[in-house]
Amino acid sequence: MEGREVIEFKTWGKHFLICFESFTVRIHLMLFGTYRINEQKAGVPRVSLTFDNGYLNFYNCSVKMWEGGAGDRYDWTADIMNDAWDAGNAEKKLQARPGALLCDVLLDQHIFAGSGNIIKNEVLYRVRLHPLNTVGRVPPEKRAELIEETRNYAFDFLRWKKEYSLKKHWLAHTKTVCQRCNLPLVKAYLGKTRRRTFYCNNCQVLYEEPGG
DNA sequence: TATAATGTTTGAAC
DNA sequence: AGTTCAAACATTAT
Repeated sequence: MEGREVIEFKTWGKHFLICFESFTVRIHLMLFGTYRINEQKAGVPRVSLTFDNGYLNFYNCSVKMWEGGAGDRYDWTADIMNDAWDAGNAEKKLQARPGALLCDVLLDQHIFAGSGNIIKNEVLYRVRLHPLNTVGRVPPEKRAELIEETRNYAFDFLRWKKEYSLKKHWLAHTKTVCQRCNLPLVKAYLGKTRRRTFYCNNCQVLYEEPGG
């Protein structure tokens, strides 16, 4: 990277892409990564970029590099915050996995690139869907609502994050009581991912198995 | 102060 | 061969 010029910054889901003329650097902040612009921070940066008008450092992150650009390596229609986002594509991917749990598909970066555990919990609460629903059991119009709300919430998330007020707006994540019905929220480690899941057994619909 | 968690990859074990 | 699982990375709020 030394002496080379950055052509462009891009993002795909949680990936931050630094594009050079003949190669690409991918930063992923994982759980604990951070970046600083024109600021010092304790510790050695994994990647440090210096420009004519400032500098940019990345800490405690995953770094990958490859020859060539970023374009053909990513499904841009899967990025929930990208202009190229395609809800119809997401629906097709969901239809291909009727047995998958909602709490798993909302973390699947191939379907909802950029969605994470907080988004999963908040979106399911907002649209009143139980995390243990299988995709196939959820009515199509409700599935469309889920897909739409995942993108919507991502923009709310970003806005609140910038305002340092994200946590204040959590309705389910880390909460113990349902603000809609006042009953206790359930905290469980669900799905293939066994990630922390907060939900209301009363307000979030669990569709019955066909015939069951 | 100990614990758990906004995430993902890797490789061993089954 | 396909899956499942623990380990690894490392910071910070609670």
